[in-house]
Amino acid sequence: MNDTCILWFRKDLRLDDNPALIEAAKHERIIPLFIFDRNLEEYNKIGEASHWWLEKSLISLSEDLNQKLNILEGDSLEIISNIIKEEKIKHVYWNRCYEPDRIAADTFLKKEITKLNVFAKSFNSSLLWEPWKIKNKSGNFYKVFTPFFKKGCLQTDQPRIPCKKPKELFFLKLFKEDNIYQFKFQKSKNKWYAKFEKIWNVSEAAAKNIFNNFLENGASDYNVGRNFPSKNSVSKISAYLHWGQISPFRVWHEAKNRMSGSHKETFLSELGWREFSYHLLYHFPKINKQNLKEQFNKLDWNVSNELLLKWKKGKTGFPIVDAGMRELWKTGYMHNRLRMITASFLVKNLLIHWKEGEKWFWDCLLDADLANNSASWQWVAGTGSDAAPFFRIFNPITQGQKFDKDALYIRKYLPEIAKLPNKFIFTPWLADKEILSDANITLGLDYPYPIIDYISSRKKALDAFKKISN
DNA sequence: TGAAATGTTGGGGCG
DNA sequence: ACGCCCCAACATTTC
Repeated sequence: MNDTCILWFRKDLRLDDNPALIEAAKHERIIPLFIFDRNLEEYNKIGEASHWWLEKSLISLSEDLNQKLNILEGDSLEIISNIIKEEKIKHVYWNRCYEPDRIAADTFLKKEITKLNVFAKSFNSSLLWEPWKIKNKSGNFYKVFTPFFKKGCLQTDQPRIPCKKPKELFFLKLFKEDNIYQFKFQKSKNKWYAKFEKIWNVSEAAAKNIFNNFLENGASDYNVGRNFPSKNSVSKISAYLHWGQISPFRVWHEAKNRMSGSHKETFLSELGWREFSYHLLYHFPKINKQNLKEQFNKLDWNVSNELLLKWKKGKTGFPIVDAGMRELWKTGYMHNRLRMITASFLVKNLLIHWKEGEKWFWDCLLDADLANNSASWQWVAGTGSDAAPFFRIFNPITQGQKFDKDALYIRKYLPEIAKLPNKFIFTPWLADKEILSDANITLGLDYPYPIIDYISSRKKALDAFKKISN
């Protein structure tokens, strides 16, 4: 008797702690499947950096599956239905995703293949708490983080203990190479992504290593060190978490066991923010398109491609901002402190709509994640649920002086001003001619003058905000 | 997980 | 010894 099932990989590209795999392993043979489905926004609008990561992930996952991963491009329902018919499949398993269009597509697909007399089952591999399970006393979903996390999450079921990869597995490959999804970057001569190759190792094993390295080296200083971008005190697991190369359940329990005190509390609450983002996405499906606080629809945003472009390129003339934007461009990653500084600069000092920033980050970040990216931009912009107040405007000079005191981070990403002394490296335009020439800098040529006056830009933002507050 | 403006306090210099 | 001013340091308020 033919006992073959389909295991549909999506954002769970791992073998460890994979509930759908555990279920699939109860069958004799598994057809591991990945579908690049352009009907879904996450593939149709996939960012360049994310696309690179995905390809690396699939190559690596296939290796872990003895080169048996079936990678296809096309309509998910059509592909799965065909395999069901040709291989006489009776069981299909996958782990859930939470993007609104994915939820709709999955619901429809489940209904359709059930009609073919197939048993379809989905599991949870990527959220510690299902978004529909966390409710406040009056039965509504939470809109404020602290009660969401402390009462909603921590006082209900603890995240389950992660499960191990099953021992006996038999994978089946159905398609020849020439039928599969064509890797874009493998063929492309685009050099932009080439630098990622040297920095990031994309695999389940690498995810485990990088997290272990954090636990051993960064975790004991996390609560303080995480604010300083020149230190190695953050985990850098975000992209792995997004694609599921590491399980949030694994991360949660490891952190609980191996971290301590305030470091542990803070790290776990950061995982809580990730849950909160998904919670918001689930209950506000338009979170990437609309202000959650509707009064911001009236705000008179600045439309300037010129300023936006300078921000994207890291040529604003404010070194801490530019260093952050260069880190993003060079590495596909940006330290959290810099995400706040650069985002605040775009939205408040340039008064450009957060959606522009959201789009740029979506394209450049290896960890681009619909829920986290949208919720975080709305948080910085002050337009979100339980967001930072709009008037919390980061000073693009003092943030550098506070969190990159010795300018190690600035010098790393802005070599053109590296020779400036610490006293002027946060404000090159205040340095006199001799100091600039000693550092081989001609302002306006080697490094830009500030593109805005930060004092008046701050006032402008507050005025614009005042107008919509009445 | 701000920053600036404004208010308060207290020590020291000095007539 | 006293009042006055200055100002740093800290606290509070405001956006």
